[in-house]
Amino acid sequence: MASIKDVAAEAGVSVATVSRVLNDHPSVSDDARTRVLAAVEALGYRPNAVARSLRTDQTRTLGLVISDVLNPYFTELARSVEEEARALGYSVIIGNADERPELQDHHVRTLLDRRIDGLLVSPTDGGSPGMLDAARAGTPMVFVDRWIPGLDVPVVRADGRAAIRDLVAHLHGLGHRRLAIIGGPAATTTGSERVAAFRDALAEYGIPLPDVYIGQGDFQVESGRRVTEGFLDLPEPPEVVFAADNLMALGALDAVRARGLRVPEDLALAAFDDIRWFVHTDPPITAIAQPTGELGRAAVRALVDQIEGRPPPSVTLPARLVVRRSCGEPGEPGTSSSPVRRSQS
Amino acid sequence: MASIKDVAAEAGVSVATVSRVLNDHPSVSDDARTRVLAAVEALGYRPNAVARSLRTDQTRTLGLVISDVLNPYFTELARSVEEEARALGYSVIIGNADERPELQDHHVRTLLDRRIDGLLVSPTDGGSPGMLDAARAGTPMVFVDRWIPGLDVPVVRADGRAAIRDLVAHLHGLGHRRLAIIGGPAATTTGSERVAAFRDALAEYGIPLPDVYIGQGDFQVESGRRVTEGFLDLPEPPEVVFAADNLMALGALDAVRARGLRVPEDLALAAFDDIRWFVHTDPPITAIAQPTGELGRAAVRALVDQIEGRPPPSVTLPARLVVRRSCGEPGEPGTSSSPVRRSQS
DNA sequence: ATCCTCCATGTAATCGATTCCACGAGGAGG
DNA sequence: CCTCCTCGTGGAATCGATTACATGGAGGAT
Repeated sequence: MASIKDVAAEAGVSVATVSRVLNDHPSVSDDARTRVLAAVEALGYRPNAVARSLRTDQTRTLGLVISDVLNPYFTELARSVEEEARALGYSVIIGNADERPELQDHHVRTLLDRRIDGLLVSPTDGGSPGMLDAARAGTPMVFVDRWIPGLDVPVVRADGRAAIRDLVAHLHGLGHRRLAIIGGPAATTTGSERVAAFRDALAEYGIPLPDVYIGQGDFQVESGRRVTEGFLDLPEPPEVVFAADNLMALGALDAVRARGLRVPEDLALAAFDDIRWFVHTDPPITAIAQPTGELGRAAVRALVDQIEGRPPPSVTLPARLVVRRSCGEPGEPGTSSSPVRRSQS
Repeated sequence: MASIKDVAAEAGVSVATVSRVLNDHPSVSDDARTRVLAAVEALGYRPNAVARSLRTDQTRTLGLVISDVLNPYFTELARSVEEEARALGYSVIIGNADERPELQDHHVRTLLDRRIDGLLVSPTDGGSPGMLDAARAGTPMVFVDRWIPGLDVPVVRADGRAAIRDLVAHLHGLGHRRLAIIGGPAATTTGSERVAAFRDALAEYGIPLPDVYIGQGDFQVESGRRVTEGFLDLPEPPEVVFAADNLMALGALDAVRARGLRVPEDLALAAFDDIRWFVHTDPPITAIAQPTGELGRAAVRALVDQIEGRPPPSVTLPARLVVRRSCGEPGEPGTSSSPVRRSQS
């Protein structure tokens, strides 16, 4: 592969001049410029990004460490991150942690070894050693979606509290009184926060959230299934299950179907994270939608601000409730096909 | 950030010795080794991958250019690729082409500039200039899923022909005679091949595939919807629609629902590419499953073979039919709720 | 005791860029 | 006509690693 030396030889100038042309430095004669450009064309020369990075100490690359690529929420996030980064002249390298702390650490370390300019993380656990070191060492870093309390790192996320209040209002309006939640891992902020917000919202209606109605999931389909089965086995099962992410909601749906029960008649269902597939399930699932694309873009902007020496903002965007049919129909008494359960509340 | 020089100084040896310890070269005294290791530990030293790559002319990085990250098929592929690559000591950089040739070209170019060791591509179009150049220049390269005919590049893919024959047999057995297909872009191999295989399979039953039953999609949800609406508007609409990818199948499902029709009673539906969500739709969708994970792993192995100088194999794995309920029930006359259409065949 | 071999180590070149510094030519001003 | 500036250019250092080659000392064979 042709190097800058070959171009210099071909154009009959020094490597310094070639470099100047390539970085359009002002003091280059038109004559030299055209000869260099011709040589570049003739040789099909492309600058070696590795060499350039070594010299300039910047890679124009961002690292993105997400918790689970198979989760549509994160792939959408990844897409918007790449898009915005590209617009700002950066590339993105994605690391998939698969919700496993040691894999997260592997990726953080690998990315740092490659001397990425900045790191975008949605931390899987309470903070792996590698990540904490990086944060303390001053590596430009921004948390997206989830974060680690106590670190001086900007956070870009959605605030779901208002939307959760709306959801509870919606559920209460439909007559539901026994509400359960499938939470995420306690080590993640999104895992614990959503449960707290749900409890607070219920409290406003004087509805308690007993421990048996708090399921412990791990943001994966299987855990949603398992927890829901537990709920259904309860002497007094809940009327509604609210899953703290979309995959667990699908697991819940599956568990309900497996018993030959129906949503929403036998058990209503709602989810955090709206994804396009929820429109196509039966019934369409009521969900809380995050402004995922905007989140990704804001995170990139914050990170690039930090990299380029501007003060990076923390950003919190509102999530919003999207009502579909999985909790019952608003107009009619809705859950009319199972009047027994409903009437007792 | 500490460099190898700092480590050398701290340990009281030369940089050469440090490098030898790090690459566990045999001739280093135990004494020197322990001192170096201690210094590495004390300084939190991590080798600079950029500098190493420049010197060794290898990055131990693979590029993966896929057509659409939002398509679950490709995210699953990406996951298995990263997994296998990691096992073999390589990292992966993903480029999302979003089914746009110019974006594909951008990513190929960027990846090549970074001097990745090899390229895994699922080409969006007939081959962008950058990719063709790379292939001809001898960059280690492997095509996954889709490929470009006429290039001497190994291809790792699934052969769906047998599965499509099974599907047609299944449909024929259920009494369906008017079968339509939503194909992908003609520029992609998977776009045209699946249509051809479908036509061949139909021919075995003496069933023609008229042009009006061949829809032109682009592997996106919206095109599935559009084409299906066209089918439904036909004077004699098909009894079955076979979508050449999962997103178009969802679009089709959507179009059917929007008219208040039912699957499979009013229109049966099948898809190429099985994804986990198909189990959760109503009805669960009959699909042709590719061995996606195995495909990704085989592709990585072929690419690494090529990189490390071994002859890379082309691999073709069989796809298989997964029967669910979207085409009617096997046991009963199945589509009994619309006996009219069925009886006329 | 002498010589050869082998091992541990250091010196320095190298990868492909960027960039500081020096230098010569040419124009402007005195 | 001399001086000073500006401009275009090239030489060479540099980034952080790897590695060929040189060197010196220890130990074994004769």
